[in-house]
Parts: sequence; C-alpha cells; structure tokens
Amino acid sequence: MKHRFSHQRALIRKILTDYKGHLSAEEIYERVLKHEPSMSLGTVYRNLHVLEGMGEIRKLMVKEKALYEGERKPHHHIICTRCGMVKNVYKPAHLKCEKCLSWVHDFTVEEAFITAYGVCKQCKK
Amino acid sequence: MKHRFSHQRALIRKILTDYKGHLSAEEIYERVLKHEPSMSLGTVYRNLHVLEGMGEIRKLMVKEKALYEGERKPHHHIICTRCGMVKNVYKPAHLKCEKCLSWVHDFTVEEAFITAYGVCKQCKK
DNA sequence: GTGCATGCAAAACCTTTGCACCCCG
DNA sequence: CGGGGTGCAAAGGTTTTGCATGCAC
Repeated sequence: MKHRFSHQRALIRKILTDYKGHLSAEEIYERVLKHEPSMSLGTVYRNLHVLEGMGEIRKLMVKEKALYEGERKPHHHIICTRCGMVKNVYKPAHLKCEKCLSWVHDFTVEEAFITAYGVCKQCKK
Repeated sequence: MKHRFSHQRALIRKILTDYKGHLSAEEIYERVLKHEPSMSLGTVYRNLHVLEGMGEIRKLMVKEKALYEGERKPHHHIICTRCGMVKNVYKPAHLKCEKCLSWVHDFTVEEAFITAYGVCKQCKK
C-alpha cells in the first residue's frame, strides 16, 4: 500500500522527532491537539502504526505501557525499575550489538536491541 | 505481602517450566483447564503477575502480544520478524551482557536483555 | 476521479477488580 | 481463625474498526 502525505501524520512525526524522549499515545494526542484540535485519537493510533511500519518511529513497552520515540539513530535503552525513567544509550560503533550474537546459528540477525534494567542516579540517592 | 501455597499457582508455574517456550495468557489458560477445569482466567492473570513479581517467570512482548516463559537461566531472545518465532539464546559467561554496558554512567545496570530481530532458518528457505 | 486518510463513535481486546466464599498456615 | 487466594462477572483502559466524508495525487 502506497502512503500519501497527510498533515496529521507529518505533525505526529514532528512531535516525536522534536521531543527527545518517549511518549505514550495519549501524551502524543495531547500535544497534537494544541496544533490540530480536530484530530481524533483514532488517527493518532493509525498513524503511529503506519510510522512504525515505515521505520520512522519505534515503539517500546515499559511497565506494561506502550511508548513511542522518534530517534532514528541506532540505540539501546536503560530503564529505571523504580521511577520508570527510560533513556537512550548509544553504543560505540566497534561494540555493535549484532556482533555480540554472531555465534547464533540458523538465524540472520538484522537488528539487536539491549534493554537494561537498573537504578538511575536520582533514585539511588 | 507473604504468599501462601495454592494449587492453582503451582499448576501455572509447572506448565510454564515444563513447556520450553513462550505462551500467552490464553494459551496457559487452555492448558490449565485440562487439569483444573474450574480455574478462572482471572486467577491465571493474578498468578502470572505474582509469579512475575517473584522472578519465577518472565513476561515479554512480541508483536504486541504478551508472552510468558518459565526459563530461569539468564538468556536472550531472537525473534523472527516473519513468523513471530521466539527462541532463547544463552550467552557464554564471558560475554555477559551487563559488561557491554559498563561504560554507561550514572546508572547501575542490574539486568540486561538482548532482543534480536531477524529471519529464522525456516522462513529463509 | 480514485482510493488512501480522517473524524466519530461503537466495538473489540486484554487485563484488572470488587465481592462473597474458600482454605492455607 | 486471619488474611491471602479463588471464581465469577462486571468494569477498565487501550487500541482497533466500520462508515461516510475529505483530500492528496
């Protein structure tokens, strides 16, 4: 299916790329309404799905909740088990994660993500 | 809160440890009914949550669906993006994943999981 | 004009919860 | 016996979908 330009999709995409973090569908919807008060929540979900399929955004689950992010550079996530904070970390190129799994047989790794759980600086105080 | 023994919880736990794979809540419920036809789905969910909190089972999201597994040895997951197959992989001890992230500052990594996406042997044929 | 995209609202889906009763410790 | 555990069913939150209309191409 060929996708056609829509103002709504562009706005959602912009919100996510501008916001350097992780937002839930509801939070995205709130921000959307400030610019396009008539957009519906259904459209937000539809476009999040499309954008995810196009590889423009990434979806992740944190504490049972779905979050979306617009960061396109390869990265991994560290998640604080106390406050739920999610932060991106960028591996030096020579530590590429796919290599960590090069010994896996009968499977062609295309992408590999690390999700690390622990305690952040703030919560450790 | 102290947990007390229940046949229901023991059964769910056994189903997951015996089954070397990944099951959804509904699939677990189906298997439960063969042994305990009176158990309710609510009890399955309640116990999955308790067992997860006790660290006896692990929950993961694959293609928007929740799956549970009883494997307790540290491991990572490879997921086929075509058929949805999930397989456990066990890293040699000297490649422990936490070390991959030792350069991360201001965060104490307790556990780190790799989720690798790619194409499995079957789908590649 | 064609048919993907949208707004709206209903529906589907998965999971949680309130309540009265049960039973482990 | 006290309080966690259960069955049942209703409710909850999130996400999807049908339909008529709108708009990109």
